[in-house]
Amino acid sequence: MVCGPRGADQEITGLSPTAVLATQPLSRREAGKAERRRQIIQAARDLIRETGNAGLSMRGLAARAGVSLATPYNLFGSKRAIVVAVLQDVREFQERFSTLQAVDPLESIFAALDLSLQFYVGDPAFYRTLWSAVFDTSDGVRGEILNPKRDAFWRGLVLGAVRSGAIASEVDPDLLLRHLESVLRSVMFDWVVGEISPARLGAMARHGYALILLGAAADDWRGPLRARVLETQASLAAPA
Amino acid sequence: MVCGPRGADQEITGLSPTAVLATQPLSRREAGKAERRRQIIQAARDLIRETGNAGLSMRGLAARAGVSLATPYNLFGSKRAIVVAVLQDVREFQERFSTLQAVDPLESIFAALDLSLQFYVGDPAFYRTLWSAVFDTSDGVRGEILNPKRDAFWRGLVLGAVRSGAIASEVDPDLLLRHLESVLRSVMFDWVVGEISPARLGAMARHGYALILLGAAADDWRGPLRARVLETQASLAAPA
DNA sequence: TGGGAAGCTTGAACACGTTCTAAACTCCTG
DNA sequence: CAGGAGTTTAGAACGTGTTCAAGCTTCCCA
Repeated sequence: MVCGPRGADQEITGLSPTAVLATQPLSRREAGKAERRRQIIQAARDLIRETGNAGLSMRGLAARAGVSLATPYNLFGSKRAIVVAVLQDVREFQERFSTLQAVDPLESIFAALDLSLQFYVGDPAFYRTLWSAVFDTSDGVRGEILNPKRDAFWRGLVLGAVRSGAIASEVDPDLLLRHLESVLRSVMFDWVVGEISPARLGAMARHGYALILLGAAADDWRGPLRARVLETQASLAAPA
Repeated sequence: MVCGPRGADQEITGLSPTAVLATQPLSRREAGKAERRRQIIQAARDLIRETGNAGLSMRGLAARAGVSLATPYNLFGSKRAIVVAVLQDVREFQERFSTLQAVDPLESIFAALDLSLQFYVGDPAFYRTLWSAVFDTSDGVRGEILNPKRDAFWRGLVLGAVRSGAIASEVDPDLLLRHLESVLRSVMFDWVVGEISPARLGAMARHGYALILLGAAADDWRGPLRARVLETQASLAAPA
């Protein structure tokens, strides 16, 4: 059996600290706990930024956060849970994404993809560590790995494409979304293990998105998608 | 820097022991080494089969293989490299796959997919451990994770589909293959972390394959593929 | 056929994630 | 304010993957 934190607060495990703070009265004891949680996440983020995953030891983290070694285990349960908490706490996406507006519903999917990838490769040391945690299979800390708001955003994009008639109505949008995500995951995995350059990463992801969307597209929209497949294919052909 | 084994035999690292044995003269020292390598892989396979990854400790493995703790590190470099070696050593695929022959080139791709999945879910304790190693990002042991023969087999299937005209000639077969593999990887990942039942696993993979192939298909072949997409979609609709 | 040199094995050791115990501390309740 | 419940703390300890210095075995060349 995989165990969560040992305290009495399992129900809020994994929520970002601000979300906890937002939920009202919060006895003084709980407030102290939330504060410690915040310190730990903060220290973890700093350590990852400075040294990557290699420099993130539980002893060092505890020292940096000003708590004892056992405390992070009481509050989060495991090292991985802490990294996941850091991942969930990244909410800059929301702001960036809110500014993107495209007339073409398919265009906005590709724009969001580009934005995401720019985000990740723009801070490699940081996001390599975070994505490594995503691919970690060692324990059962999985629920809500990716920001729920972020998921909702993507789902909105796909549903928009369906509504606009770009995607055939017979295709299940959630399955389509899932396959798109699997392309992203796959590409990010290659990036994490260093098997793909940032340049190819973008082209590869776009190619996969275009191919899957082409499979799901309504007839009228197949032309531009096919063009996009060929275009990304060409950009991938140059460097062997 | 990630280091491989420290000995002078980096060039044969990762090759299966039988492949090493096949390369002739083999001084007495090399023979002993190959023998030890074989014993270690054998012991690892047995331990994984008996207890899963949890029971596979380096000390236990060394004891079982009748060598000292440091020896596996000298011969393989890391624990992960040993699991990868076990993975490469599984060559039953070849035999099973050689028996599959379908007239329809797309049909044979789906048949191969089913065969693969049956293989994995048929021995969950074993293959969950092995696939976990595939998703492990902790070190740089990556080259040729999957059996090269297996890759060649899949590539042959895709190229066959292209030659037969089922796949549009403008689509790059290698990119197509890669996206198909990313669907498989993604689905296997969900299986490893326990987020998908064996039943849904197959349907999900087929759906992804069908969608991608539909995107890449020549016009004449889009009908049956679209039917397959809808069919797998229906089978996924039942259990929420 | 010896002797030097390489390479391998070995047991000890390190750093890590994680858990445990007991003591100290902090907060809530009456 | 007193008591008691709930948490953090320090410290030690366990098992893990991995590495190191030292000794032993095997090879190769004179």
